[in-house]
Amino acid sequence: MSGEHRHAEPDKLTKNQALVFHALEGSEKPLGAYDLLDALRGDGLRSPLQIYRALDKLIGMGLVHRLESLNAFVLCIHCGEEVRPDNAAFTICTACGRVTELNDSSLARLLAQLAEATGFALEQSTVELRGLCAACQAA
Amino acid sequence: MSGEHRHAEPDKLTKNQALVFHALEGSEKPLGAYDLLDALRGDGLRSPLQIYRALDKLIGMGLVHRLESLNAFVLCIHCGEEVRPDNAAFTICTACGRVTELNDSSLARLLAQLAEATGFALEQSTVELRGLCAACQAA
DNA sequence: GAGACATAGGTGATGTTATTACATTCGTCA
DNA sequence: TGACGAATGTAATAACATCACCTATGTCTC
Repeated sequence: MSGEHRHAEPDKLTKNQALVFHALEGSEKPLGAYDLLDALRGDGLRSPLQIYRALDKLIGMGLVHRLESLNAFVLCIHCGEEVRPDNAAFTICTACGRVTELNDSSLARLLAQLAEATGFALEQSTVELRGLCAACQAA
Repeated sequence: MSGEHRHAEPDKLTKNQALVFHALEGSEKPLGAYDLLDALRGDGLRSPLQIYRALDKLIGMGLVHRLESLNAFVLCIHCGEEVRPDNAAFTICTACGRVTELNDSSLARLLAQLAEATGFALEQSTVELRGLCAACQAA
């Protein structure tokens, strides 16, 4: 798989990118593109495309992850760091909706190995685990 | 994570389920719900809901998998077997669109372990690997 | 067979997510 | 200043998915 994301600080974001970034930052749960749009109408954003463009850039910088199974987006937990790993996996609680990012190097290795075994050139992986978080099992 | 899918033979499918099943069977690549609808209009299917309902059942039986990152569907490679594993992972070639199902028990174990380590009760996992298949790397 | 129940199907409308096309503005650098 | 690439603004539309409501079919029991 490819390397890590380097040196794309939250500083030098454009206006729209910063708006989307901070909206995600303020949310416990993943947000959909249209959730973000609704949240940012007061800041002058009017069209889905504005959101999607900002998200694309943020994802490209490794600051945001897309959750394929939710069609939603979360901040990378490493977004304040210089170098961000690109091997994220996620747990998604089907009860409370909270998402946790895991970065496990043995998982990354195993996926790389599985791909290699079939001659597949791995570029990107999506790992999303559904179930109940500890808190929701207790409840 | 949960067990396997048992004894849901392609025999006892309803008419719509069988139509969708055979349409997927005849396709090299994953098909979207609306692809299926277009393919099956000649057989009397007219609405997306008919497709989605059939897909839901087929997925429930373990005969079909949904690819979250493509919003598309493929047959399970074990669909002719008595017992189907529920630990599928997929490679998705970004060049030719072909999808390959992998069933690796060490991956399943590792995911279970990762989940357990954080107290997460794993119910279902989505693993989708993007890159180039062997054929497309050669080309 | 009649009644009750569960599962499946048919249809139209609607909701949600994502992209296309095209024009404009901004930032940087020669 | 002028040129270029990146970012933005806007409307329209495409692609994916579900809701609400009603009808049909199969099965089990009496």
